[in-house]
Amino acid sequence: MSYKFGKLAINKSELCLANVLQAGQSFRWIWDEKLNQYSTTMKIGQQEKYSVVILRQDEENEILEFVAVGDCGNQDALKTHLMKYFRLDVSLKHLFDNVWIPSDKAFAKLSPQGIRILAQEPWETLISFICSSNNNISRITRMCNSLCSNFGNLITTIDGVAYHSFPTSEELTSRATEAKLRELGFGYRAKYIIETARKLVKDKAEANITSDTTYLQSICKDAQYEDVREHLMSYNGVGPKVADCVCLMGLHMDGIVPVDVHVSRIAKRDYQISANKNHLKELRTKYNALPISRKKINPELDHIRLMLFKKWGSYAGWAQGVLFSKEIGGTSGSTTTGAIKKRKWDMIKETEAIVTKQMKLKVELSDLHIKEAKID
DNA sequence: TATCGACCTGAGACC
DNA sequence: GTCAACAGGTCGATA
Repeated sequence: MSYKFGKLAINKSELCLANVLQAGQSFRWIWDEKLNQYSTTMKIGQQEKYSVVILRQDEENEILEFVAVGDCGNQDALKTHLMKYFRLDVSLKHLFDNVWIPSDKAFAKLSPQGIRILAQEPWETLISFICSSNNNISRITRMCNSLCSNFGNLITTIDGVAYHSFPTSEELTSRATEAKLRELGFGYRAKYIIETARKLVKDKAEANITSDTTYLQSICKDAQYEDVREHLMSYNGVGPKVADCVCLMGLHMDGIVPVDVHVSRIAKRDYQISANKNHLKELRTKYNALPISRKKINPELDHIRLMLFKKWGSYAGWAQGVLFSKEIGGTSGSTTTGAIKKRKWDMIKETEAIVTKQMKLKVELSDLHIKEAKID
């Protein structure tokens, strides 16, 4: 099927699809090897309904091509949406030249490789990163796709691949159970997902808000970062790392550095950051009034987050993204040029095939039950 | 309040 | 075919 793509001029050093869509920020973009294009479902602008969005990058002419399938209307609306999604208001070149290189020698050896932080939907970000604990990218991707195909709504089918919405908190609480999620391979995260969805439904009702997006955005209103993180950590399965990922990628808090084992290693090895007794004492005092933070936050890692913010400034989260890609390059399949190895379309098709088979089995089983009931 | 083991699963390294 | 001082954490029991 051929579509009429819109076009957006963008230098590859400012945006590299391979480096941002499959490098562990977002887990629902599918890469089609043959057509060299990416697709996913997303809500465009303020719309509540999902559309299938297809992207491809004409690297020679430095053009991003985009189309929303089934959405006959507004290419301009999609263009505006994508500019926000990719945060194209932020210039990586400017950050390198004027912010990071002057304050950090490590950046002088690097160049922008189109690695930027996405502005993702906060609910999807929350659930995706709950899935990320103790896990690897390919399995998180499979889990997110499994959530959509099992509990989301069918949007459309293109070339034999079914595209679904990401299930809302209500859809998850009404359609999924911990047992079902465990059956689908979520392991111990099954409980976290169900409990988080239930709490969000309750929180929204109390705030008289219907949309997951609107609710999670509302907790930032007139709130300090520490309070937003405290709120996010009130959900089961959400610790400081996951909360910080939601702040950075779902709630546009560009200065937040999620500290995991890799960032912690970078901080100690390359910046000799380590907390002394006074630092730790100060942080414990700081979180005295926040019961969840007091319980869940590791002061040593929090010290690293603060020191990196001090070093890199208000876009510290973006700087972390750049160094992180470089750090894990060798272990997560990136190439020497910094491009993250793309995952195969085949894998998604395989997931689809499994889901279709499961659905077929369910239909057969229910037919069998009907027959048995008739015999009875 | 600090520490530490348990938790699901499977890609990928190794033989 | 097997296996793990895995892998982008979090929770809860214990001392």
